[in-house]
Amino acid sequence: MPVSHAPKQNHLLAALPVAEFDRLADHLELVAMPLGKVLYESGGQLQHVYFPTTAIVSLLYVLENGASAEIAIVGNEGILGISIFMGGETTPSRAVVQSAGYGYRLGAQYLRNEFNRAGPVLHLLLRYTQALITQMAQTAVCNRHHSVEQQLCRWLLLSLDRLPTTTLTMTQELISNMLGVRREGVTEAAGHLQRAGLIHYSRGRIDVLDRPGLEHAVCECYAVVKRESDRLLADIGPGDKSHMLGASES
Amino acid sequence: MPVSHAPKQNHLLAALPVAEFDRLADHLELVAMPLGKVLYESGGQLQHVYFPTTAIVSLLYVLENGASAEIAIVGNEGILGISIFMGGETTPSRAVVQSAGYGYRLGAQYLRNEFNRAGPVLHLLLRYTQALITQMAQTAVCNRHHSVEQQLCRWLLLSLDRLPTTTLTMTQELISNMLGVRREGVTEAAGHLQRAGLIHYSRGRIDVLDRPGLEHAVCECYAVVKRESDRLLADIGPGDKSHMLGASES
DNA sequence: CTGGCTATGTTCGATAGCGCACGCTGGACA
DNA sequence: TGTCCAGCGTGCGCTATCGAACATAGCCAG
Repeated sequence: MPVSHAPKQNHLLAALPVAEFDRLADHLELVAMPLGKVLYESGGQLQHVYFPTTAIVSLLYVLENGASAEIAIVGNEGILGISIFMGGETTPSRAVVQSAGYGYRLGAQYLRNEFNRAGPVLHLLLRYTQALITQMAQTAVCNRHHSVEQQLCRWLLLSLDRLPTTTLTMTQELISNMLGVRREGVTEAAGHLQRAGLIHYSRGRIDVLDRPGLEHAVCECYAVVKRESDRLLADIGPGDKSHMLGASES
Repeated sequence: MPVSHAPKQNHLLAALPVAEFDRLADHLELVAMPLGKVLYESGGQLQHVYFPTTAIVSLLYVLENGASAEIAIVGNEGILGISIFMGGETTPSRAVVQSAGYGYRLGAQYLRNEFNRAGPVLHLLLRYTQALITQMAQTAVCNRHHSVEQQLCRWLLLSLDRLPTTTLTMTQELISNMLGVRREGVTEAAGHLQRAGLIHYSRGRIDVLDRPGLEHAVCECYAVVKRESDRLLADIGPGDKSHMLGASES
């Protein structure tokens, strides 16, 4: 594997003060996150938190009849397993790797110990959680009011923001599971975007050709989430948001 | 008014240990929460947190075109203004009183001070926040996959759980705004429930006649949220040690 | 080169919810 | 007692999405 790995590829870890980072560093464990890997299951006991670096993970809620919907996307800007420090130990959600890559994991107890110091780690994690809540809430509204095509744009942009390239490895079938719609609905929406020259796709590979065009086609939900995440996490250190929408906001 | 008011009608306040409660009690201020009152607006600076006692408040996300959707309901089991302690100061949501009543408010700084002690108040609030996250996420899935009638049942039950009676004062028009659907859709669903003998309604007043029947008609989302809230907040109470986060974890 | 699998394209009827328009009614209020 | 109107009922056409079935096309293994 020619790629180099470093915990600080994760923005939260990168934002930690030296003392806090050093206390955790020895316990961070690089783990591969292959496509489809389930980091935790609905209701299961969480043993670790995960800091993705190059992977992207979806938080899914699965209904009894098997239908599902993605409620949030977590990449190198975030952490998985917030219920470990929020106090619940488990959540009713499922975390599935949506884009293969790597990340670091940390034993639950190490994170709890650090969290209980009530220092920078606590405040950083709570701010991130606040951003995550915004993403979930906006997803709820988007599910209610916006079209499949708009939601596809939102999903593409949210994923793109968490990748170093403009290529997503993702079949339409998988996307449909994330969005909680039919595969055919994704085919139709993606076909429309392709005819408009915004993307090109072929057999599980999607290239974004015209990001500004996508940002024009997306519903407001993307910008709301993006703006709120930036606001909440702007002052946390070396996070790269050069490609960001609305960078001159506020 | 003949009704007596006490802060401990709010479950979170009631769950505080004596020392913590006493520190806050002098700063708690009884406030009326009339129907339609906006406790905070999207993006506005929050000056207080609110602990409802008899009122019920809806958290709404409002889109640019005026469409809206409720993402959570908060009553005497909870608190409004979590972004004050989560660190964001504001949120993109709007809080509207859905059922008139009373509550106590507390200056943001008093809550922050208490929160920063990193004691029972912090852990109690975080557990509640975790329950709130579950409610939001389940709402997102419900918006995607379930019918208006199922969602109406969920909404009725969630409201009922936060009221001392089985009567809701609420027009179908208002409910439609909460659920993010048309008024006619609510009329149709409510008519169906009434013909089934589960509820009776008339001009802004809804009586629940058969709660078990409603629980049978509702989608799973209600039970998921309820179970998770009970689990997260079951062991709260004076003198309990749930604030020793994972202290004796195996 | 060929079979077989996976990903995508397409069609068709069914349905839920939308947007709109209009009608009815009970109760508040003059 | 009469008026008004908020709250509710209902009908109509429309669209997005669903559910299911089937057709094509790229790609890999043998």
